[in-house]
Amino acid sequence: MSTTTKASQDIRAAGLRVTPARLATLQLLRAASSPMTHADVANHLRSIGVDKATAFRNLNDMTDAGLLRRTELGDHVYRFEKIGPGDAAANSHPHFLCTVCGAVSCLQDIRLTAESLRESSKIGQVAEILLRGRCNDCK
Amino acid sequence: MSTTTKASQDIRAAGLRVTPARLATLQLLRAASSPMTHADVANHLRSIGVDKATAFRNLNDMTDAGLLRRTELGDHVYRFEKIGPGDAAANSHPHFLCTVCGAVSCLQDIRLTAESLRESSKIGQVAEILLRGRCNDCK
DNA sequence: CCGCATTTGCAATACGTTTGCAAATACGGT
DNA sequence: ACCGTATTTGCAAACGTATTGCAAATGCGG
Repeated sequence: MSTTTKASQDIRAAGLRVTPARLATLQLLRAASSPMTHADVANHLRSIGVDKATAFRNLNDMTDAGLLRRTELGDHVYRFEKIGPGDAAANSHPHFLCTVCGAVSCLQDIRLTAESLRESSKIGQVAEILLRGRCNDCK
Repeated sequence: MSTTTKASQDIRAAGLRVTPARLATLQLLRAASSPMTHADVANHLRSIGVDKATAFRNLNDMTDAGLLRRTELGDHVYRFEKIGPGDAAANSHPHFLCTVCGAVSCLQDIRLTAESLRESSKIGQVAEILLRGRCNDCK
């Protein structure tokens, strides 16, 4: 089955109508290796005549529908990423944001030390971990 | 020495003029137990006739001068906190943001497992750690 | 107390995000 | 294949946070 057909089915299964803008959005993000900002997405979709408001609505709608995840990496812009086959809709993975160039990396295996986990559980239940710093390309 | 005198001296030593707005800002943040948003600060200072633009400028200026630290916790609002006596100006500590109520906690002892550190160093040098989740008051 | 550079208030602006509304469109039913 | 209707779109305007221009006010070294 083509990725387009798969995307169509997934959109429909999520309870949303299949429109060119949604199809393009989902395929774009499924092809991306790291989260994309709304500006990134809107920019790509402008070539097929999609308005930025529509891009925003679709990103948010598809997030609500469980097709995407919206991440906030502390630079005052929302980013969106596909929810991978293995991911539960609710479970995020850690991200690394380079505060110099803005590059975003998805991490899989980041964990806190047992002691830190205990310490942080006094505060609450950790759902998300974000690391910021300087990436290896910005030395 | 009073905290007011201390604050005055610190502001002057940082190369900034001592104004009522700056004095109030620094004392407010030094009395706070967790980072405050610009809106929080501006709100407190409005009672003494300080404009929000002035509040912003002072927060940023005092951050540049090394008196405060500006943190971004991923909710699209800047927060400011005092730089404690023990803190190096550059070194931040981890924060926990409750995504339900917005409460912010400062953490001291959070560390990554050795393996995670190794993994993240492939990406870059981690300068800041941010945890998000649900705090114990929002069960 | 003077003079001047810094700081302030106010209004206007920038930017990311959201919303109102009428026109366009997807799609289940026929 | 077509209709009817609820959903979705485009456009513009509104929103909230953060920033800036500029003239008036003020801190502070002399």
